[in-house]
Amino acid sequence: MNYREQAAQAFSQAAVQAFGQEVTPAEALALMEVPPDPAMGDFAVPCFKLAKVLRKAPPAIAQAVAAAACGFAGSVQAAGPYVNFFVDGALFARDTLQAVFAQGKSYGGSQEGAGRVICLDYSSINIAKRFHVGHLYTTAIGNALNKVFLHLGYQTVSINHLGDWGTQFGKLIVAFRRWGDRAAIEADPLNALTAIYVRFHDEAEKDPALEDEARLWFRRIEEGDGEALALFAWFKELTLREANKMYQLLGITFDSYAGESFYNDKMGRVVEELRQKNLLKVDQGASIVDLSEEGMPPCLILKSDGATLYATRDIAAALYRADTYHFSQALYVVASHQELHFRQFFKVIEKMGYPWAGGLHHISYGMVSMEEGAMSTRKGRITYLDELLERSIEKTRAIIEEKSPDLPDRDLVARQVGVGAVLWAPLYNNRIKDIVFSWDRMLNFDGETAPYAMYTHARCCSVLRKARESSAAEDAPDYQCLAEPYAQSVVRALARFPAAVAEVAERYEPYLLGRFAIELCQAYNKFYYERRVLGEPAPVTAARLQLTRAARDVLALTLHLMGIAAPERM
RNA sequence: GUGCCUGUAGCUCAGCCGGAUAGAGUGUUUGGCUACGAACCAAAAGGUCGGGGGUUCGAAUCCCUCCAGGCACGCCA
Repeated sequence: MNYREQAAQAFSQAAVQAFGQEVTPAEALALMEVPPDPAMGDFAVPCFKLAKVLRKAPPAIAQAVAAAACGFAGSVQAAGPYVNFFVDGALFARDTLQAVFAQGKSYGGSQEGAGRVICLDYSSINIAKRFHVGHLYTTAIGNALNKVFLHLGYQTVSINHLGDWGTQFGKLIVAFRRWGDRAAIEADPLNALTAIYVRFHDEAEKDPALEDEARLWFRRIEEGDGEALALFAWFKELTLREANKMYQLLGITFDSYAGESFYNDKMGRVVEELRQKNLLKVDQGASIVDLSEEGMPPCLILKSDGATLYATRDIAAALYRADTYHFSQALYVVASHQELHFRQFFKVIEKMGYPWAGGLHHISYGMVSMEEGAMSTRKGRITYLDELLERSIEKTRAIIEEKSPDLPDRDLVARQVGVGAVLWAPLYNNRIKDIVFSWDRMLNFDGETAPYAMYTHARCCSVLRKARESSAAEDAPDYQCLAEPYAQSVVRALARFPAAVAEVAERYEPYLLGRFAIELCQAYNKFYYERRVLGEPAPVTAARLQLTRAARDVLALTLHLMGIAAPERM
């Protein structure tokens, strides 16, 4: 039984004793909250709602319950209409540290996901397009969720659903055949391809025949024409080569790169099944699934010329993933502007009668824009991820030169900190907020940032290193010295970690990890300034070393779940 | 026009399944490195929680309405 449950139990018993009336432990637990200030207690039960049941004023109830409470490992006090529970600090510290050490890398984990599979569709880059900051959001969020679900015992399938199908590839082939320079493209693939693609659009405005030519070349890809396929495969290879540089730097891998083209031969089944289930209806020449009863516009399945559409492909992909992976949940980490599309095709799958439709979730995040307006390749209003990472790493390197000139592995650490700083942005705020990109905010390394969290981790490592050098031991700790407020706030943070991880999974909100990391760091840094670890009487040093080690371990684990490295020095 | 989302300190945001004085960071002003890492810590200043109604013992939080911004709304993905 944890302290919270113990408090509820004590409350329940005291209420029965004082009023002879039943307040079950479950009811007490439901009322229980954490006071705004730790000085008020670790847990509290406000007695307002009990006033009607017990027919007494809330402060009187609180008074009577506090007086009768027993069996709680700490003290119980009434404060106005609240019953406040103060956990015994030494016991709390001991239990929390023991749990952290005993569970190690699986602290805060569980087996709730045992035997269950979650598919995560994220990053999902487009062929022949350069990776920009918008992709950073889907990539970082998806990666963090993936790690959290693994931590909770799920089997996960991370899928990079490549945007590798559509008429734009016909355009690209036309552009390449007219203006392409193979050597220039090999040298700088994505910029060169983007340049000729943009040129295609400019020229097509003057010469609409180019569009027809593009459609023709796209049909050739579909028909398996040798030249068309070879070019298409080359574009794809170049894109993946560039993307992999990025993924390698970010430390991200995928289980599958099955993208849009993978489902080319799996579309017929969707149409056939929809027809068979009587869901398909012809409207204005196109085939649709009517969703007016659900208050949504219709979902378009076939164009009037019989070609499939975006939704058709996503339905095919969902059916394939259900058959192949037998997922309990499938998550799509995609920006919020596609919300309607997801609601529509999820609903279609539900109407098809698949029970797993309830496990489909759109994990939407806010639109990323520039200060001057929406991102636009053609207007040059865009920030590319490689450039962002490069500048972040450069800045880190400069700081290292200044502050830690003797640091070994400077290049590696500069990369870890620089990349961590960039990954932080999508993992520190609520997903749904729109984002206006700012270099200053992105490259801020002070305050609530990844470098701050990494710095705190390195500081803990440093203390532990010095302890080893001076042979300070962690044995025979005096946990009583961790009962003071500075140590207790670190302990409280450590104890909260499992709940934080669980909430990330429940709400699909990785930013809670970032918030947790900062909470722990702030608590530890204050502790560090107010209390000495080394050079104290052995039992005191032992206890504070344990606290330091636990903070270091949980911080490293938190950063790991966020996909951020935790160097020992920086 | 319809639907969804957002609006909290100068700026960026927590808090939103109702509870104790609305919190951080950043920026500004100021203090702290001859003891374990100053990418740190501390102090000050900064708020009609977009406006207005309602529900409640109690509302930033729930409901209604208005305003502002973002996004989406049939043959692109």
